[in-house]
Amino acid sequence: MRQIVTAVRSEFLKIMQERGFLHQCTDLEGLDKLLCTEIVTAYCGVDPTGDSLHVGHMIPYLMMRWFQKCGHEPIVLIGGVTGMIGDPTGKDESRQMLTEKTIQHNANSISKLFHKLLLFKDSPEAVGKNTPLATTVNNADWLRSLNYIDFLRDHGKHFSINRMLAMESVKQRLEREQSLSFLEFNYMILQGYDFLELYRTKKCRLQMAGSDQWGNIIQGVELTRRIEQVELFGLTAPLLTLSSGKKMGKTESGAVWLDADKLSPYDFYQFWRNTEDSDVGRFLRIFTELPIFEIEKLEKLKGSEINEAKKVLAYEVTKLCHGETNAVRARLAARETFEEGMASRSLPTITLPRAKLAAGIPAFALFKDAGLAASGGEARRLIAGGGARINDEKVSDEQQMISIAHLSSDKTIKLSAGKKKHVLVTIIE
RNA sequence: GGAGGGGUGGCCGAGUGGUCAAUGGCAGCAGACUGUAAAUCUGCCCUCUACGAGUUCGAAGGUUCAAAUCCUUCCCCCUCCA
Repeated sequence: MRQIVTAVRSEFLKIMQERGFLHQCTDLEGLDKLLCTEIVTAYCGVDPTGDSLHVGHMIPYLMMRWFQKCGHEPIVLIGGVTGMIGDPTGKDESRQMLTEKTIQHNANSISKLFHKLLLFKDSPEAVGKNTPLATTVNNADWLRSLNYIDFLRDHGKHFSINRMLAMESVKQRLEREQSLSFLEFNYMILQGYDFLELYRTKKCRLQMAGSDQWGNIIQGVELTRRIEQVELFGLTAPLLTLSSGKKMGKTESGAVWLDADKLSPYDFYQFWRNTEDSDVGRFLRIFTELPIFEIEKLEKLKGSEINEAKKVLAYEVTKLCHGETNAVRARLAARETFEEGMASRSLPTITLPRAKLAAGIPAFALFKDAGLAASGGEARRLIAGGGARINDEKVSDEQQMISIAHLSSDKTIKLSAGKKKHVLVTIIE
């Protein structure tokens, strides 16, 4: 582990440094020199284990975004094979096996998100640009065809079991007496091989990832040094935690997804809007591209003024992930709801057939249907606890029938669970 | 293959025949206080046609008036031995 204190000269590393992206680097000076002298190719991998990414995944790709802006070439690696195996890092249980079909589906779905962050060869905006463009590769393309015996003979001798056993991810599993299969143990070997392969075929010299990937990155760096006598570089971003020590990226109801289908832009905006005071500056630096001097200005705000900084943060990140239109809409919905106390039309909305509402529906059932409670029981508890409101009136009886009479002048009913979660109910004929 | 230990609600972790829908902690939700913050305090935290009912303690059977707790078989994990 190397403390990062050196003054860097390359534009990219300067940005990384002042924005707080740097955690560890295999050789910061060496990398700095390389970045100053040539266009560098770097890769960052994801395993397609889910069909969407959450904010935690974003950080290395935000690094890649700056990397590209600085004139270097990013490669996104989809772990078609490694995703089937499962990275044991930070987990106690081995991953359930995913089918190839699921993996493929996830890979497609995820790569859409990358197009928002990076400029790819196949994106329409790339036409006429002469910056290096991003490409996507899938490690299934080379790992699949690997011959076991050949691989063992040519590469096996370069992997030290002693070292691998000492790696944090492995050590933890063993210490906690959780099983670690040979299959999972191979994860780092394959990831190491990926790096070698990308060096050979694309002259990729750098791998960026979250700090939990450090051990896996080292495998590739060392493998390539032994086989090709070339120095590759690894750069990791800090694992983001909240100042309170919690892992970031969770909302009340789960992960903060980047996909609008999984988490609406409004909820996404709200997630950032509710950032803890002590995290705002850090997050502005990492998740927005505002100039540093502007961020420094926002960081000086005190007390309730910090809310202004949070609004900027929420707006900027939402814009990056969901586009300007959605960001503006989310900001408006939030302002109308919280600052003007009205039922903003931009709130998440559910529709109900007129007939169903005309017949009347018990309050608790309506809250459940609106998605403000996971079960009828939860809705009842919400009401019993005094946290449920209809058109800003507290609901006191869970059985209270809600009907057409509750429609406000603009033909909606506003349901609230707590102070922050609101849903509009509208009628379809 | 042999010996021993273990699988409990999202996680950690008590419980070893009834008083167990199962102590406690964390996470989560709501209320109060605030600034849509944090900290703190309070309540909630399996499901449901809900003062009642149903289904839970790896799986399936069995003993018993009664089992998460006892027995049998099976599955999985850990440690040591071969």
